[in-house]
Amino acid sequence: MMHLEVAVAAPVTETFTYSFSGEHGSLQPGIRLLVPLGKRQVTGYLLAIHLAAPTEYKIKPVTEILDQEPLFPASIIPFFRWISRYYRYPLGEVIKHALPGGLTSQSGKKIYLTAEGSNALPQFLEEYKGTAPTWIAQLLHKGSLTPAAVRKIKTPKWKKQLEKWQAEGLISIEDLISSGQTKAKTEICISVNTPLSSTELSTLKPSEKKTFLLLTELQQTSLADVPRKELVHIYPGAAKAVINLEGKGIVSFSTRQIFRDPFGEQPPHFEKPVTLTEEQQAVMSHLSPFLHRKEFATFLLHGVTGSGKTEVYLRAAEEVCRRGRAVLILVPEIALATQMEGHFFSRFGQDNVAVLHSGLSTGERYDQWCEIAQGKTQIVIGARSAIFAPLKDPGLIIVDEEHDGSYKQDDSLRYQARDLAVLRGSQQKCTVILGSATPSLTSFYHATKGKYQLLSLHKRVADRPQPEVTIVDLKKTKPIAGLPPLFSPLLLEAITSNLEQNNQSLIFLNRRGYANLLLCSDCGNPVQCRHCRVSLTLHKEKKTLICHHCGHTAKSAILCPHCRSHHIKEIGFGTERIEAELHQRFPTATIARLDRDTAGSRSSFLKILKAVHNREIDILIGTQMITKGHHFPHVTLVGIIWADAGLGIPDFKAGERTFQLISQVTGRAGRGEKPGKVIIQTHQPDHYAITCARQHDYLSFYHKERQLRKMLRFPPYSRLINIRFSGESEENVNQAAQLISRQITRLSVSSAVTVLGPVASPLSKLRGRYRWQLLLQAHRYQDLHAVCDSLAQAPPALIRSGKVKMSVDVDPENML
DNA sequence: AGCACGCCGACT
DNA sequence: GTCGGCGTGCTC
Ligand SMILES: [Zn+2]
Ligand SMILES: [Zn+2]
Repeated sequence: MMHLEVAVAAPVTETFTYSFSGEHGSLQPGIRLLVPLGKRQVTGYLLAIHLAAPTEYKIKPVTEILDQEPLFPASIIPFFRWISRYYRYPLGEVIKHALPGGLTSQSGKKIYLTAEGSNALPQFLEEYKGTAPTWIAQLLHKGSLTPAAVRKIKTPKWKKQLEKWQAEGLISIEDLISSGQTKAKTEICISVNTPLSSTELSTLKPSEKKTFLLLTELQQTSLADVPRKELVHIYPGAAKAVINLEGKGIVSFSTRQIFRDPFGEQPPHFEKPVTLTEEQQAVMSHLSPFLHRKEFATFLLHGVTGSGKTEVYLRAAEEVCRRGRAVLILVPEIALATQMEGHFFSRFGQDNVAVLHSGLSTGERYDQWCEIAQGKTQIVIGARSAIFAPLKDPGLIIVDEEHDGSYKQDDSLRYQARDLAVLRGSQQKCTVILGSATPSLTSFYHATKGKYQLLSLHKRVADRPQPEVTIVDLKKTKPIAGLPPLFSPLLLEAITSNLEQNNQSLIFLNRRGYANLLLCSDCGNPVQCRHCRVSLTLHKEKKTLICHHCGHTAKSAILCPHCRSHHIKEIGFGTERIEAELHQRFPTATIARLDRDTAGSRSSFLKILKAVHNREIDILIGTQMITKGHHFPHVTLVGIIWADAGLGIPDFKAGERTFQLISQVTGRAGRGEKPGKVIIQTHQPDHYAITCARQHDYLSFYHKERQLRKMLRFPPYSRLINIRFSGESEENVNQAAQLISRQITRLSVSSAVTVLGPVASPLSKLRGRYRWQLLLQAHRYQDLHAVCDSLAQAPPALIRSGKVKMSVDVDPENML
């Protein structure tokens, strides 16, 4: 008899112990189990196996073993435990988050209507007139209810009714467990075994002959086995013929995984450069000794855009692979589809690199995951969630663009993947490289304090000069109709001359839509989202008003919700308006826009990028989507419409984000042969985030920002936890926040923890829920955790009852 | 999260 | 009297 430590996918803090008396040779940490939890059956993750020992509580046996092979290695379990504690999230839920989706099995009930039931139920519905729940009609109509539909029946009244019907024999209820198993997506392929002579060919039936010839031709042109689907599509008669041919041993069937490429094209190939630059060599010689040891070390690779960071990653990965250890590369979500993947494919071969991206279907993702878990793939590239990749022994973890905001998950499990990369490195004794042209303040601070080792690449490859940057003060440009113009004369001139020279221009504005503020001219009220306290954004192309926070849409033929007036003023601007105005000013130019509206999917995104690459586009307008990791060799002009847009956000990271964004956009100019030019339009031409970005001067920015943070005691000079409250009643939410605030003030007798707030969140209503927050600040994070621990001990009734939801954001980055 | 238990008001 | 509302607490 064995005792198993199991983390269940439920919001419980502790792990549970279950007994197992079967053959335990097959048990390994990392497999899923089905276990009883109270009255239901839930998925659990096996963490440890012990010999049975007496316990104070009763122990239930495991219901079923769900996996033969572990989904994650035992070596990653301490990582999960740490995350659970630090981010204050139940361990089972942490693991559920880490694993690819579609794996959590659930117990469920399926309901069938019996013959008696189908006679009795119509009468029942009749009696209830329109007041009976819709699922009864559904049951009558389809004869059964799916587990998902059954789960939605919550009212005790109707649950009782179901039991009654079951007793009366009107329905039958079947218990079932949905395995949640996702399977690989495969297709059947056909290949010719041996070429046939013309005499052999003549013995075949006409359909077989035709199929055979077609198959041979297709196989020769594609140099691969031919999918049956494709064959049958061209010649429907082939369906039957291939079966005959297979019977005669002329062709054979095989299954292969469907590899969906959004373009039907291979990613670009990159040759390995023969020599490294001097700087790259220096970096490598510093790095190399660490890559060969099984030891934890973190490096901050500060390299300006175009200085060749990627080559350093590739060489480091080569060295680690040679020693048989695995490599994990994290990249920002939107950069995934492009460069990095191509570089690693070219160097290591496509079959040796697993890419975890959002374009994968559940099945494909699951396949990739299993290959990694079974040690078949030693190189993994992915976005934020790839930090959980089930590599047994990573020797190198790379975080590219480490400052990027997408590494922080902003809901449920609010982890920071870059921080977790460093943690995983320390737990699994490996090298961690954080790379960026504009490192996050915290990372650079750690580098100056010796916690990380700083590696620098200052020179651009091939000594390309930094682009020439001009700042335009929008306050001084001549207003049009009382408002500053969208385009300064300088920017317009630059675009014009760029068009004449047949060069590409990039126009950046980090806001989608046409107009982001709609005001009633008669009563002056803004048109707001029904569910959020924000203005709706007008999207003229889609003819809709969209809430950028909850996705709510409304018809754009609108009336003022207050006075029913038709006179609505379109204030503010986004990329769509920029595009419209540029169309007007440059009617002959080809203009494209790259933002979530035009490039929502991976394929549409790549399509636009490709058009820019092929020089089919003269002017590209975009949000921050254009900034991530794409080379635009023919872009010689970058225009930033409103550089200080982000500075107004009430958030200690506003300056840092603005500097990083402008620096990155600026870096898009002049990456090819021709020199680049950048024009920054702003209302705050003297702000250090803008002036430093203009000078390409990271260090000055760092020192300015560092001093500010020090004064205000913000990270890296303190640790923060943001406690968020939300609920349907503003009154309750406010009250809960006040209550908790007082509780904390009472608790922290020591002055270690400073309480800021509570205040209504800047986004004070979102998705129909009112929001308040409370910021805790301390020097040591242990003090913050101690406060949260004691809060968890005795939560107020408002929170226990679920009227107000309280969630803890450790190391918050977004204060909205 | 679910699910049961238990305690109160408002109906047969 | 009991039916059904919700507040409270537990799940190996
Ligand atoms: Zn009005
Ligand atoms: Zn909204």
